[in-house]
Amino acid sequence: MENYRHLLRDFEEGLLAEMKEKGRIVDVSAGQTLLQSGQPIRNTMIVLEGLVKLFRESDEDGSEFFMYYLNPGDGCALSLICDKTFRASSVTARAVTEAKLLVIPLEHTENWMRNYRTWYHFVVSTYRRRYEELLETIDHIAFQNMDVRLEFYLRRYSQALGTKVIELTNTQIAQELNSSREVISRLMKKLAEAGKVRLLKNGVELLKW
Amino acid sequence: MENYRHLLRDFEEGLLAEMKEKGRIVDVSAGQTLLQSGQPIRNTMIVLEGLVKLFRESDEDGSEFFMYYLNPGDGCALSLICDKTFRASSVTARAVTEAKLLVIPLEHTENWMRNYRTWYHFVVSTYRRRYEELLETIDHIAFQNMDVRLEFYLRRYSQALGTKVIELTNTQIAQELNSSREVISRLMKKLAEAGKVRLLKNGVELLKW
DNA sequence: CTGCAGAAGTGATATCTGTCACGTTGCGCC
DNA sequence: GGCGCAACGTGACAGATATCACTTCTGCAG
Repeated sequence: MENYRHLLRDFEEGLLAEMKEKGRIVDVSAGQTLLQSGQPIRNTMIVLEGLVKLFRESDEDGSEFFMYYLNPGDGCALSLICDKTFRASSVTARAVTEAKLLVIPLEHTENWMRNYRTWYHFVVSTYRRRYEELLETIDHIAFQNMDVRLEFYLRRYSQALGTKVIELTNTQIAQELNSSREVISRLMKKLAEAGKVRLLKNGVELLKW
Repeated sequence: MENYRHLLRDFEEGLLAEMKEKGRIVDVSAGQTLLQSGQPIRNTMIVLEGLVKLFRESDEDGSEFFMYYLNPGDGCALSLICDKTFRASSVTARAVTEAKLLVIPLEHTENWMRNYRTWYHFVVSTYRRRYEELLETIDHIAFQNMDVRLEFYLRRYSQALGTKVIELTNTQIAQELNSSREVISRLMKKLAEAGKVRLLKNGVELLKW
């Protein structure tokens, strides 16, 4: 855990010691599901390395809907606040890249909430940020057309991964936006014609974003 | 505040005393705006009587988007967690009916969070519930057509107000669903033909819901 | 009564996007 | 090389809904 002090720098010493004692570090490979929709939550987690995405799954068909990313240093809002009730999760978390997580059993976190001011602030600010992000997502679905949403999605992905090259198939993108491959294909063409992206094999490169 | 003990029954004695000391009861009239999008938050509030609705406003045009209701006993998630940073609010709260609120300055709530286990639980469960509700809203916008969304909206309104008669114009409903009056009008007609509602002057009555 | 305003009903039309059908491209593998 | 497969491109079409134009209804003020 010593390698990640910079990510955890806002936590006080006593809390860091407890984290080290009670938590464990887990390595996951790209594509692995960390939190399954409908499964109970027994742990919370903080991302140390890699990228994790959260998405909502539709009840009926298998279609999913992208919510937001967790970068190193980010905690999972839902599980942070899940508390000892071990409520079933309504979202799915999946590792986008290979990732390293600090996993902490939930029975400790309520005490931390009272005993460590820095933990309290972490939980509050995490929740608040995710809440805002959900609101932003709602804005987009409710008010924007697919072209705007696609650009927003690409920008967010690029920022989360810190790369201009996005290696996703149109099919994958379509799933996350709850659209269809053909629509994404056409919109990508428009973006390319506008000089905003360059189409690659199995991906796109963002130009001057 | 004595009249509202049943709403606050989950709070411990010491906390109730502090609430009485630090908070104040505010009466608002129907239609009054309690929390303006973009304004800083200095207080949190718990609804004691009446109904308050929260909605998101689009940046560009004035269109709004309904999020959820606060019933008596409910707290405002956003302001609960807003904490001493006094962050600007991204949503607007408005009294639907005449209402009575317990307003509490935010400088006290962080201490309560540590000192009163029942307050902690209140905040956590409030936040969690609202988060789930936002997710449900996303589901509806993303996956459902307007007819399903209208039925869902009517059901929620009816439950929140505890009445089968909904006194809203089609124009108002259209705004909250980010649709248009004509579309709501046509869908209402369908609902009426299906025997699910009875159309009234300036409203509808839900039949056997 | 008359006229007006707010609300609602309705047909025509446009746009966005989802879906279907089919063809193309690129790449690995036998 | 030839085959198969996955991704992609594209035209045609359909459905949902936003928008426009116009009418109708109802209650109210003058």
